[in-house]
Amino acid sequence: MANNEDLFKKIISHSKEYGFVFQSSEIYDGLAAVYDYGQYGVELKNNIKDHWWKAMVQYNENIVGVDSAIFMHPTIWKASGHVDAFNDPMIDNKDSKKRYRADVLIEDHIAKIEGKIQKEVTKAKKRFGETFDEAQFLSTNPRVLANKKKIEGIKNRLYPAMDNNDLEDIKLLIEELGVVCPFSGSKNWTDVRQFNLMFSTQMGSLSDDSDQIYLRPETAQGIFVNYLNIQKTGRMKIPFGIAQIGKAFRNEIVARQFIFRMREFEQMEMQFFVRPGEEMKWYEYWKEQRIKWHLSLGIPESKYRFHEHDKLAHYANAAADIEFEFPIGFKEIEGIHSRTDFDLEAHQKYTGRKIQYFDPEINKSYVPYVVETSLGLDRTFLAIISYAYTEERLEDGSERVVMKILPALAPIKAAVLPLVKKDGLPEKAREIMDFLKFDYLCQYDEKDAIGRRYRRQDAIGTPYCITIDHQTLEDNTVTIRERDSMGQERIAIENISGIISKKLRSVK
RNA sequence: GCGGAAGUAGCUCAGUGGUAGAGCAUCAGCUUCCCAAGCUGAGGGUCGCGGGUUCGAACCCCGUUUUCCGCUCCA
Repeated sequence: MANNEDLFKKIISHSKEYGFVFQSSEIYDGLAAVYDYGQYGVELKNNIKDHWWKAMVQYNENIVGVDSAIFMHPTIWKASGHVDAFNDPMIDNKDSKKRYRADVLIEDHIAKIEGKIQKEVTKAKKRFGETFDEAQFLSTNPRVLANKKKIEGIKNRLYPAMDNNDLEDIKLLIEELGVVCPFSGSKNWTDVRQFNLMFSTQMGSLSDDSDQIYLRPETAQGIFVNYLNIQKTGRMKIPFGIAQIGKAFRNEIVARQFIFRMREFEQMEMQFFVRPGEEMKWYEYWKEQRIKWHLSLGIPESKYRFHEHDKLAHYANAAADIEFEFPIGFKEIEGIHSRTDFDLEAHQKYTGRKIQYFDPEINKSYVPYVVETSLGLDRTFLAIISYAYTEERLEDGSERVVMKILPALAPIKAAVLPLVKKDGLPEKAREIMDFLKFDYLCQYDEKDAIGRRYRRQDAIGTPYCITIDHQTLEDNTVTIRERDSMGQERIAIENISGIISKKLRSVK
């Protein structure tokens, strides 16, 4: 475990040192849980996106893409359940360090008082036996009435306070009631705080409540609200899917572990619309398809596992995660959820518009069911660099750090290196660079000994190095050096591009 | 969010009250060598930030911010 923590730190250092990932706003001391992608990071990230987009949109005739805006109508987040389900007042007990929903603490207190009333009833029942009239007892017994009044009073404070977001009064109420922490038994509470995981901002010049809009906490809703547009204009027939890559924002209470959990992150999502009743078939289908995609990244199966959810989110009737074994352990990288008709049904209700599909095969209209695949791009990035980071001891006793990134995903595909910086070798190398750069992202380097230049390319995961030597000037051949094996082959200049193309494809 | 630890050059770190350092990396030149660590030279740091104590603070104190670890939370 200590070793793995160490490895994780090394990966973070390497990411920074070689221009993959930087802390956001670093020269201003940084911004918590926000990161920037550097010159090589952005290439790798773009390659991952491209690889996913092809696998989803290009290779599946019934999946199309969309790019929806980050700003969306605020009511969408009411319909999706994000406003209500994740807008709770929280309070911490300073002694036990436990966090509670403040309203639940008060509700529990009410339940306690109700328990007292129930006790009185049980006692009275014993005393009066057959002749006991419960309704009369409840409406006349002074102790019961006092407790009822107490409950009434609490509710009259709690509910308006909840509605008005009056956090101070909720805190006051907890103090006045003498609510204690079930763990520590203490009344040492923090202030009540609202943890809404959605970021909000104002649209328009007036900043009253009606103008408040949110930064989307997931990209999925951008797909759902475009369902009708795309289904109609794309003449899509069920089953079909809509894919999207885009940023999402969550104001995480605890956001940590490098780019694993960020406040601003990127999702690659596909919502697949199916006939109700067939969702489990497609759920299984997409689980299989998605794990295949992960394996196509050149990472072995042992690094992945499925985790089926027991506790389902408010919208799902089946859900599984694909987990990857990061240096920090197995963690979720992708979710495959059967979302039922929850989202489309909700948008139908909130907009009053019919969001349905007429299925000519069964001659029926219905709200489609949805199977979602939702992949974290940043987590995929982290998985790839975690797996790729390799420290090797070579035969001569020296060490090298190699990023064994799948060549198709590597930031730089080839480096063009003149063996020495004289005898016309740089000029020849420039010539090669000038045509190769139209086919791939290449890098030219003539500084330092050839071995050192190879190591530099290893550190950023460049799969191929083209070396121009004295023989090149005689017969127009170069050597191509492969990153992982360090083996070299002599090939003709005119074949370089074709050979690299072939290599990039063959290892996919 | 709570508790603990840390923040000095791009990286890894030394320096514990008295003129900011090393190795590696970077850049220029020499060397021309197919797998780092040859030679010469150069650049780069308001010691995370702010305040305080002191004749004097990288060092002591307070606050703050960022990172890491544990707890907590996670659509």
